[in-house]
Amino acid sequence: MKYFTNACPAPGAGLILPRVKKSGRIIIPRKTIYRLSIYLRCLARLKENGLDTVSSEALAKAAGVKPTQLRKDLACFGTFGTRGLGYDVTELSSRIADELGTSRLQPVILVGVGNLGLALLSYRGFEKEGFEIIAAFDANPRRPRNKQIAQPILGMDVMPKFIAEHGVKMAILSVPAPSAQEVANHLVECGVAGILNFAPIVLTVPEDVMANNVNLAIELENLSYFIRE
Amino acid sequence: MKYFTNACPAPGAGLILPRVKKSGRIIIPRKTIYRLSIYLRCLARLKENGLDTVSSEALAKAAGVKPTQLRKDLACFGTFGTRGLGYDVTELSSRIADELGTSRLQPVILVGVGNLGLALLSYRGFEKEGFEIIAAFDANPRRPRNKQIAQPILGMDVMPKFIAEHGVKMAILSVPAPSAQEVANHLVECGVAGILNFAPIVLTVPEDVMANNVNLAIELENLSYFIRE
DNA sequence: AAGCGTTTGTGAAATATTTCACAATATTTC
DNA sequence: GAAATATTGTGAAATATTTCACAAACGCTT
Repeated sequence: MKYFTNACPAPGAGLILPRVKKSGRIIIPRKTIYRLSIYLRCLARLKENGLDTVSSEALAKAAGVKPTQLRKDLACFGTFGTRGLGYDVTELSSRIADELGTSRLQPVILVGVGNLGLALLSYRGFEKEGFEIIAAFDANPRRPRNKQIAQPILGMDVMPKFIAEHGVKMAILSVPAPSAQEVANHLVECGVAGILNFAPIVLTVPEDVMANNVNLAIELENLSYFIRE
Repeated sequence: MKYFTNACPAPGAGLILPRVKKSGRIIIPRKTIYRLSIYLRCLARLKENGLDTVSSEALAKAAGVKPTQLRKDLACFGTFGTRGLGYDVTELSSRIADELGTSRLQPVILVGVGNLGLALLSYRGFEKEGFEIIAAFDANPRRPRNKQIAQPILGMDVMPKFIAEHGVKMAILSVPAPSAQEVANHLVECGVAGILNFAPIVLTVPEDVMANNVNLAIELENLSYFIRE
């Protein structure tokens, strides 16, 4: 049986991989964390289809990896399978969700309400995944006409207060490249610990802050390399 | 000097890494390809700032990697530096662009004009990176009110003809998850060789087709893991 | 044109990740 | 309840990637 697929995760996930250092906890490789998210989504689909248990072979196939890799990934934080049978779908889901820290709803803010920022605001895909964009900020906070945006769009000046009051730990950064580093610094000062960066620059952040980059142009460029004949 | 940064590339980039098999050409690791894209963007910024030459140390710092890694990456496809001086910014840019296949403009189509698809259509960031979304397709191709979309929005039925006529090799897939695999199959049949998939499922595609995934929820989930205290 | 200071390019070492192979252990069948 | 079947968990091997260390090569200065 072949498990090969050309599918690969989103763009940035493989570039710079600082070691995962969690004081007192077992180190889980960065790539494993990404795969855990994928397993979680596959498990959700299996549950919808009424399956109670799943083997590593079946789940691995759904996730596009090899069964041994799946088992090694899970071994990083416990053993929950039943030999001869497989994994309990519900139990495995909740253990992975616990491990990822997504078992509770995370408030997220968005900074930079331009073209892309606006699109992300109106995108409803986050909610059912445990995240909610609760507000947006922009240097020029005018509400766009003709758009059904549920979230308030606020000025940058009220951002520190808002972050503190709502305990915001994660931000989506969709400002233009030239101001991205400056805004990121501002976010870090306010206590934000995770930044999802859409600006096409390499952010420099303190060691205890995590910045993930999503760069659509780089994704396309990557494709264009592989499709050359 | 420290080069450490928590910045990392977009989500999917590191999960499943099939070996790069290019008949007759030297194998370049997938991660190297991603970094080449980053170097290219850093070089563009350096050129804007009027620099003619750059050392591996300076460029690596800008890209958030170590100098040795940058040199090893470049060594995959030639030697262009001048010892004691560094690299010629313009020459290195064009060599990398050649290698990535972005020296010429690539026509791209978008399939699935929902919330996210619409956002990507109105996003102007691709053009200056060598890509142009020349048309969009949707099962229900109505033109959105109140939106300045330059591209035609066409029905799925005319897609095969369009792809053939315009020599389209790359597609952005932003349809809902349940229909993503089916549409992907359709694209592959039409001759599309590279798919940038925004649907939250693992696409199965033939070996000679490349599918890169961008999953914003997974990116957020990844952040949430690292910011747990 | 010789010497000095810099910076590349690269073999080798170190590290990380994936895959293999199989023992251990459960379920199912008869 | 014993045998057959299935599937996990994991040490070890294989593979891949990153980093080191340094020789080679160039520009610049005098």
